[in-house]
Amino acid sequence: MHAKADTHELVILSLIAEEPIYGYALAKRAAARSEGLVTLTPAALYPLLARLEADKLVSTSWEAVKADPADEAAKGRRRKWYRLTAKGRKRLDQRAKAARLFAKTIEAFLPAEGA
Amino acid sequence: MHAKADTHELVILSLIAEEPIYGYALAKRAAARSEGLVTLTPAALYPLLARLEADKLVSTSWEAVKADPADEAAKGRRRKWYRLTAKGRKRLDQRAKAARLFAKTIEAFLPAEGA
DNA sequence: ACCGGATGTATCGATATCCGATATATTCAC
DNA sequence: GTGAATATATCGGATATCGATACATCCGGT
Repeated sequence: MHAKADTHELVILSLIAEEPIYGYALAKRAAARSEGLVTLTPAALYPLLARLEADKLVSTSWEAVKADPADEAAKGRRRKWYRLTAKGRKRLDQRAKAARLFAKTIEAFLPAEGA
Repeated sequence: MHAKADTHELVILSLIAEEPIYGYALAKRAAARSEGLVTLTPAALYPLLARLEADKLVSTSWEAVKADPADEAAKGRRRKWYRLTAKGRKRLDQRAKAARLFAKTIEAFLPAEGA
């Protein structure tokens, strides 16, 4: 279909656009924002983030949660932070536009509200 | 994802709900109604229709386009007509509700219109 | 009479997406 | 100290969808 929803990519790019964020927090925020409707499981989330990074739509950096932040080789829990690139911004604008058009298109097929 | 778009099923059920229709006409109407955005290729359309029929969401009957309508074994071009069943009606109502919720959910992630 | 385009249904193989399950390790709360 | 939450990540499988193809018929123009 032309009118693809591509929800996950849109949601992820949107949240990263608001502020830098790491994967786990992103999944939680997506669920909260959508009242549980958007569920980003690890299997959906991490491959998608990897693809976004490979496509240079986001840039990343590691942060140590507890250990010496200067020592990237340190043990301890780490977070991978994601930021939107200029290219990612363009993609987000595209996806947002497509999503709005998609919603409008679907409406054309739905019976009148409450009918 | 929970919030699946399931566009094709929604579109197909909606059009069949309006009036009985056959596959080819359905694809054309979907394209026209959506200004070309919803493209039901044969590979997407016929397997989906077969599934809807197997699930008893639609009922079907063959019609001869030109030859003796009483002779189903006749040669000549044939059309397979689809009608919505009561079960299909319920599914459509579900899908319509889900689609509206989906659109609303997506909006929660989009930046303000025109921003 | 012929030919090309539209009508009409259908399948096959390839690809992309997504989820359930699983894996590993750390940190926090009780 | 023990279980829940935090945090990243992969594997295998199921499903959806498309591009291409196939086959046959009907219609319009020349």
